[in-house]
Amino acid sequence: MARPREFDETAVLDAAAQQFWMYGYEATSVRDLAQSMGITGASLYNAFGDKRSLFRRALAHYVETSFGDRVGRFESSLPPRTAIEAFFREIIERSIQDEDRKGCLLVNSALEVAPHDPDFQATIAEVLVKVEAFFRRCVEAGQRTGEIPTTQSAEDLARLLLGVHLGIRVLARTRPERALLEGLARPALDLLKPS
Amino acid sequence: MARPREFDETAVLDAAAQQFWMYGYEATSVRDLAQSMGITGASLYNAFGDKRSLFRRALAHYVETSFGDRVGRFESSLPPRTAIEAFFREIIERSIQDEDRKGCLLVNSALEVAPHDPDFQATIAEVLVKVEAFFRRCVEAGQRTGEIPTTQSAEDLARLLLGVHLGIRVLARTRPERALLEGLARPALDLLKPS
DNA sequence: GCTATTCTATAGCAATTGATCTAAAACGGC
DNA sequence: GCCGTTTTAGATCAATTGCTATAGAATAGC
Repeated sequence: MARPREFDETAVLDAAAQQFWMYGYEATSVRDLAQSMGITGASLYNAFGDKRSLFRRALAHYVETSFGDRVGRFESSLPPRTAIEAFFREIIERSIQDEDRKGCLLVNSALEVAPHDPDFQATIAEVLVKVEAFFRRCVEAGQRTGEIPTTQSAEDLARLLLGVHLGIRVLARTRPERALLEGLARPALDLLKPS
Repeated sequence: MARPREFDETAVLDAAAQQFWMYGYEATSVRDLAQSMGITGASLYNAFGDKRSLFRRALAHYVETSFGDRVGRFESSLPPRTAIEAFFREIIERSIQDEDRKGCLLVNSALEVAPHDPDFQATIAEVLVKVEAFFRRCVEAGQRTGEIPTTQSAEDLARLLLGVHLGIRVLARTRPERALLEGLARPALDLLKPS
């Protein structure tokens, strides 16, 4: 029918997410985006509508390839408690190696975008519920097999792990010190071990 | 010598902090600031230099009246573990009652401003160290009197509490639900009780 | 009352913002 | 090869950004 698009949508979404991730929503200009995506402003607006819509797409893309992928890799192939430990180990490792201190786009957005935008608020809250649900499934499975104690409810333990996870993401942007992040996670992870 | 200033510096800093707190650094314009502070743009620049310097002052003012005040009230008058519990109770209570979901200006700034600005990075990291130190003093005091178990080191427990605190601040901006925030803190606080 | 100094107010600066318009280029179906 | 559609590219829009210049108002010291 007509001229086909010249760019790969996944690739340009990746580039857009990278920009938003690095500088935040407000501080990223449409020109920055277009340049890093390798397309012109007109093409950007043509393909994605406006800056907000592009951000929505980029965030969804990020969540899928970041959190979704991680859960997929760990939950199916590791014992529950090990999956949780692997989850935290990977996040801490990446946080320390990330020289740009970008943190996590989802967490960054939860603070910068969500509070002012009911639409993003719902979207981001949904993902955080999914993170919590992942922890909860692991804890419940571990409690059933007996490798995680039942002293605390699975509900509260999942909430704690969610909170510790968010805390790590915040600290990683200002104090990405291995001893700090690992020391932070240690007491929480020890809570999952049989006494 | 000359004409004296017509505004109260503390009052206008309060107003400025409120704006930055509500909308973040980037999304707050100098005009917004001037209007909410009740002064003109020229006066603002005359008195505070530029937007960045004003933000620095407003943030320092916020930390002093917010975190500093809280620590002062609790640490001197309460037993160590009770002080920690009171600290979390107050933060959770304020988070739930805050209809604007402003969260904490320091934490917001740790994600929005610190990563791109070495100067703020150092300042904010310093405050986070002070929060950690407050928790650590409490834990160590509690461990000496025996009201807090020594199963985990005071160092790690303080780190955990710092992380849980930051996690609450993040969650409060997107999911300010009492059951979630209290459930998050519960296992961490229980870790401080003698078994 | 005068002067020197510092405040305030208005207007305006250049630069950047998100977004659009026009026109040329590229493709698929016939 | 041609037509209709959709992509591109570059220029440009009005609005807003952080900031400043200029002028007038108010005060303390003499």
